[in-house]
Amino acid sequence: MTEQKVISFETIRVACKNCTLSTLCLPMGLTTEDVERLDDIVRRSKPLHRGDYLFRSGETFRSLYVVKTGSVKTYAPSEEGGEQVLGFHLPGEIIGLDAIETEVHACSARVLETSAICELPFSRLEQLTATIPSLQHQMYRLLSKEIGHDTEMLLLLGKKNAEERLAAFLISMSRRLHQRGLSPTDFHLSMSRHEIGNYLGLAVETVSRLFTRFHEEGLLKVDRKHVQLLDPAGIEAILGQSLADDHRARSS
Amino acid sequence: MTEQKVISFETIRVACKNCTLSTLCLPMGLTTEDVERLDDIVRRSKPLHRGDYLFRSGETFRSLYVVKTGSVKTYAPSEEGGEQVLGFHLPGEIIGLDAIETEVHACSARVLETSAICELPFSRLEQLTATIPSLQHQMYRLLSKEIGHDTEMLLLLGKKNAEERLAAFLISMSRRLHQRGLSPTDFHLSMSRHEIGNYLGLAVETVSRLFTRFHEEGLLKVDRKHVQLLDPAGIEAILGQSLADDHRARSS
DNA sequence: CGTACTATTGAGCGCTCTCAAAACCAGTGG
DNA sequence: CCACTGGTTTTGAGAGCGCTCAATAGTACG
Repeated sequence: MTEQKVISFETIRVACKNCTLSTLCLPMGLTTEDVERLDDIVRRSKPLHRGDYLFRSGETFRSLYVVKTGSVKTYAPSEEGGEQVLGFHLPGEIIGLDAIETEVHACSARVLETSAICELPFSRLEQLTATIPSLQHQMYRLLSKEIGHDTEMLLLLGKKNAEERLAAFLISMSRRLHQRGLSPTDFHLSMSRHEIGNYLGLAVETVSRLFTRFHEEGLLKVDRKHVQLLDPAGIEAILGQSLADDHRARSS
Repeated sequence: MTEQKVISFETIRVACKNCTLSTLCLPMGLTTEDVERLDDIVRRSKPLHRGDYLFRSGETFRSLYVVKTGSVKTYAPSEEGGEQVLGFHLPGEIIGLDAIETEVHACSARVLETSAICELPFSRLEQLTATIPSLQHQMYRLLSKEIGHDTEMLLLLGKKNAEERLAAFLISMSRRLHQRGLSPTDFHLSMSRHEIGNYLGLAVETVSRLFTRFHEEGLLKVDRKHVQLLDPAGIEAILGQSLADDHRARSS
């Protein structure tokens, strides 16, 4: 409170040696001291590999997780091995927010490819946010953002047809990868067709057929898990058909 | 911080003259002083009537709203008058959490019947949570709970058929009303069939047909908007069906 | 090179939507 | 009292999207 030495965006990037913390502290005025305190509670583990769990359904909630590199899927397992994929999480995105309330993980999280993950013990994070108002604000924003994202998915599953769903999925991946400095038109899907279908509420076969159709229509090139968007505008146009433009969540 | 005079549940109920604040302070240890401070920022307006707006899509976000009595629907309007109903909000439930991040309301909220609503200016609430750790924790829980609820809806829209969706809707209404001390088996639906269908991703006709079928099967009695659940267990059983023998998409 | 897995492609069917019309309700005015 | 209006709800018949079942093709890895 005494020396409110606000540091710049670039300083933060440097202070947060990896991209982990940028999720939390990007748009704020944090003192260097604050950033250090935040950095202190972050646990960095060695890289995880495909199939490794961050946590499983039923386990006690202790930490939030931030994807540094790689990708993670969260899913709600049901008896008999059936499951509902809830989300795919890319670098910079945070996992576990839904378990704060009950203090028990309702879903499981496993990495889709070799990934670096940071762990944020929640109780310590909570202590920290109580003493750093701008960090508290950022936590509220993160939680709120998750709600906004879920809302979009509700709209997608409730109102859109198969074609629109896959288009939305591709555009979402494109934007999120672009945000992290990766190519928005040329990327690798770390999840299987099966998982995509499960996520979008579609059968595997439908997903496959749609990829083929998009390919035939010249919207994209697809080879196994490698995707190139040839006509991003055309894909976005598919979204606009049912619901015209949505001028929403536009966070740096 | 000096005198941490923890007050009891009952004291809170009294201190919060209405049910508004119970949402925020129920499960915590707040001092009487804290509760007063929280109470001070709550704005109580005169009752609103069917069709009145709490806020509209596009407006600047300033406050959260808590339903005291009555009911509210939130929806994402699209051009052409089409809309996607995002939720129905009953007494004790909080509205507006999705707008914290962008500071702009992406959805609109209007009351379904004569309702008493409390307004919580968010900036003042935020100041308060910064000085009351247990209140901060409760805010995190509320936000997290909303995410958990959305997750359930994703599962519903992604994997369940029409029958299961309406069953889930009825059970949800029943539970939430019961939580507030109302009858879990005999209640009034303040929303139209059209709004229910919109919410569940179904056509009006499908909703109507399902009500008729449930009625014929002796699961409930329905007269216009008045519903009596005759066999709540039977309705819940409908939910479990898909999970038990789920022949559909499985990813691994 | 064989096994297991994932992805693609095809054919038929079922759930739910769409279109259409009738029934019902509340309010209004002749 | 009754017709008229506008709204919601119910009921019916047909069509289409996406699922299911089934078979083939492609890929990873021993």
